[in-house]
Amino acid sequence: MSGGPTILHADLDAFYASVEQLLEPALRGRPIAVGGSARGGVVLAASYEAKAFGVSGGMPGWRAARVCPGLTFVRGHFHRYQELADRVMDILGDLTPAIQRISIDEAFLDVSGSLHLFGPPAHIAGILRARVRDEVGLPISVGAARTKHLAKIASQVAKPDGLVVVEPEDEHTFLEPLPVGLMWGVGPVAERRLAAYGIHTIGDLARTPGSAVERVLGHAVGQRLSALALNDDPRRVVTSPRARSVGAQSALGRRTPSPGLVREVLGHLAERVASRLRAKGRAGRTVTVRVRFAAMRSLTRSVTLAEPIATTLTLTEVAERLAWQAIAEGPGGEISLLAISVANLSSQRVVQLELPLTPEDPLRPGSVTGVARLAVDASMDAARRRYGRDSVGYLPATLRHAVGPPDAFRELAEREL
DNA sequence: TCTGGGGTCCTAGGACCC
DNA sequence: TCTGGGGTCCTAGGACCC
Repeated sequence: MSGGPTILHADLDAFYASVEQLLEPALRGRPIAVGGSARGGVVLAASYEAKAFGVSGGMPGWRAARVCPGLTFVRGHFHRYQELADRVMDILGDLTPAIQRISIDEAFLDVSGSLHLFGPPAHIAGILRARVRDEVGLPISVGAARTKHLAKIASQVAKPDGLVVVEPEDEHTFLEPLPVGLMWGVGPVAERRLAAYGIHTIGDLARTPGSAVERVLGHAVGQRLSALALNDDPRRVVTSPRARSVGAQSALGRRTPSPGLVREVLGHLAERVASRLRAKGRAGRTVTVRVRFAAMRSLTRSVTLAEPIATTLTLTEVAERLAWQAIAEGPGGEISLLAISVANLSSQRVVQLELPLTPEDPLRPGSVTGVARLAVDASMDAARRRYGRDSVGYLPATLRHAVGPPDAFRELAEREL
């Protein structure tokens, strides 16, 4: 281990929006929003010109149009995002093999083993930024420091299109005046709670006894944040672990929960989730369904099965039972979202799924029903591989394209199983 | 004019076991 | 007789991140 700022955090600036401006020069220098429209939907990403007006990701389109009158809404080129981000990651991989990709557009790098090849961290960061700009055409900000937490904060401070290197002797002065909201793990709720105690900066937090912070934020969060504020961050750069859950959800607008609607939507979601599981040879025991009602109030219901499942129809049936439980116990009225998640994952060889156990129970993966269902799934998976994801499915064609953002966007957010 | 979709981790109570 | 304590799993909810 080196004592220098050998951890880099590289973060593409306003990634989706920057890609759109790269692809369409007429959009450069202008406030744009990817996704949504002035009439509805949500903004997925905003260019820096739009952010200057207060537009941000997750904001409803109508509000974005109001705060930024000159805003241009563009449809996303979702397949290009993955391709361009992968090219950036390849460049990072040329600088060190020790990369931890956090999401489509950001990654940690440990360059301690690359110093003899490329020079000091600041120089490596310079190479990184220049290559991404020259070879891909995108702006990327980099923070370099001795720990991941510091590097991540440094990259946020460096934005847009900048580089901040925190030398070990400057760490305290660097952290002291920054707002607590910049820390990883401090969201709106924690920020508000801390503010109520007069804690606004990371320096304030560092001066507050750990026991007091734990009382305000709870044991785990308080302990972690206290340590980070005191600049104690032992985390290493590691290759990303396997996913612990797989899920899918669909916003519905406002719909009366009829049996037909619930079955159709859950069938669609179950198919997305189960086919991803099967593609990776995984299965899960715990099924969770979330139902959102009016006013964003939601209920979850879950069940843990005796055996892991990865079959579309079985998952649909389990999810239906849970959804009706939640609907029955909810506030009544219309529903606005359905979600399925499968956790407690294990690796599942197909041959195990086909072992006959108790033929009468379709929840048993090896049952006669289970084998038949697995065969149906296998042929659907094959057709999908050949003809594309939308070529076959349980969902009626009338509903398939009616709700939500394009599937290409969903795929971007999927984690490696 | 009303809010997307993919995840991780923590807490707290209860069941159950030894 | 009237009661300990630890560990693990399950369920529901919630904060947070990209």
